[in-house]
Amino acid sequence: MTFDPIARHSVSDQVFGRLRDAVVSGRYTAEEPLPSERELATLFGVNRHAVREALRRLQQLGLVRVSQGGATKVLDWRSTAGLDLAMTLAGAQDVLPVATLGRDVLEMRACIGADAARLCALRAEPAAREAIAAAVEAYGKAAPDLDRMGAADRDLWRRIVEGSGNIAYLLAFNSLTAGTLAIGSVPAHRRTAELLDVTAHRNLSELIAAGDAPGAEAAARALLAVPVLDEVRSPRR
Amino acid sequence: MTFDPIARHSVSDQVFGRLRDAVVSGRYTAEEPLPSERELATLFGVNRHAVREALRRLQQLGLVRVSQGGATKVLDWRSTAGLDLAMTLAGAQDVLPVATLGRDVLEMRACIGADAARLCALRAEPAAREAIAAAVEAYGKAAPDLDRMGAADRDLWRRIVEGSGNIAYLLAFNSLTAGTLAIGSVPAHRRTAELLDVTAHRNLSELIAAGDAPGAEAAARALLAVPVLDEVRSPRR
DNA sequence: CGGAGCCAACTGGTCCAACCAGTTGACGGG
DNA sequence: CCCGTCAACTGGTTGGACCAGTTGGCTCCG
Repeated sequence: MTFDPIARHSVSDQVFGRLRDAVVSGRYTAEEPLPSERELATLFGVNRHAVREALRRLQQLGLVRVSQGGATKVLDWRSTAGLDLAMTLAGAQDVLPVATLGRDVLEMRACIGADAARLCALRAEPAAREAIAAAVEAYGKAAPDLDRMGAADRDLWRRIVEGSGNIAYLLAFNSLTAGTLAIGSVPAHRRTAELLDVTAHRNLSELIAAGDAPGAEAAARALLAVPVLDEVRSPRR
Repeated sequence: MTFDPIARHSVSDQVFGRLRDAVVSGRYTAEEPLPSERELATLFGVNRHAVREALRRLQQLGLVRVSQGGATKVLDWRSTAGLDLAMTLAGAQDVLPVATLGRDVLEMRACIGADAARLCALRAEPAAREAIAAAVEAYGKAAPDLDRMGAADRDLWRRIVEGSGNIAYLLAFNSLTAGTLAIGSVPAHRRTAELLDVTAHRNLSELIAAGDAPGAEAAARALLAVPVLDEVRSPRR
């Protein structure tokens, strides 16, 4: 039995979480004004600065638009929020009016992973290719411990994405893997088959090392293919 | 001649920008502590609260890790920052130690656009398909005004991504198009050929309407292909 | 001399209170 | 009826005080 560190949420973190959930869940319609900072402060029973810090974060996520003198307006997050919004929605899936987020993340992972493998085979430096080979090696040695294999798998993919030389892919990879959401929280059994396939991973690494771009792309696509059998749903639904 | 609204940056915005540039440009190494909030406040000549708001935003971007009692540490943004970081790097490309960001964004756009078109052809609702057809229509009517065509093009792609039913793609699309960076700031001549190809757009729309997933994917991929001739560079380099 | 414990001096977190600076809308005079 | 004025909002900024957790040196005991 291991103990996870106790999560300590500061006041402004909690305010942020509440407001984020309220906005994402659709409690406010687009362009609807949020209560004033002073009002929110009294409602939550906290200081106005805490509310302000939370609002700044919401603003940066693209959930609200604040303007001096005028009220803070709620935005339509479907058209203004960035991918990092998914990062912050860790345990808040109850609120999200979207049941397919898990599947969506897997689809995006497959799409980007395949193209990253292609680009990596195309233009990775020799050092990067060696790093990938080493990562595959470590991955093989981690078997059959699923936790360690998962970590090694993430590490391997990170190196592939790095090897692609595409910063946007790298940042998107971070967005997808960060947060408890994303790949980590996907039911383990769905990824078991993928994780146990050491041979396929080794094959992918060799294709990249050989510079076979189409082959690497195909191998990555096969490895990351999203199962279509059961829907991915929040466990608490 | 049109006048753009004057950008008014609040104090905490400017502090945020300075600190973000400092971190992203590599002035601090990973795990290196940032000056204390009080120190930064005196350095910038602003109140501590403004510094705090800026730091919270940096924290959310994944650029720093703050912990009560301990110093605020700088993180390695290449492994912790999300895709939204690209959004905020609008005019700050001078600082970024990455010359390929423009190309990278285009590559990612092509990758996601193609898969979104595929999924859209696969599972979009009839209403969504009609919306796409209407968007193509509006796009055709916007010719030959490049600005209007660009806007109509973005609108069309938004509807395609929406039709794919993949929230992650939608958020990533927002991240890629938001900010002055991204597609908007790519030198116009690189996109002219793509924008003028009304026939290809119409073709893509029809493939989606017909539910031809492989065809739609191929058409989208051809339309969004990244030219390999010249490197995309920041204009000021 | 080595180690355990304490404590001062940091760090960030929160609060209060006041004032500045824009926006909005109602109200009154032309 | 229109237009300027102005009060009553909104967010933006400041100063200062105190709470809370971390860190590292320093003392004291073994």
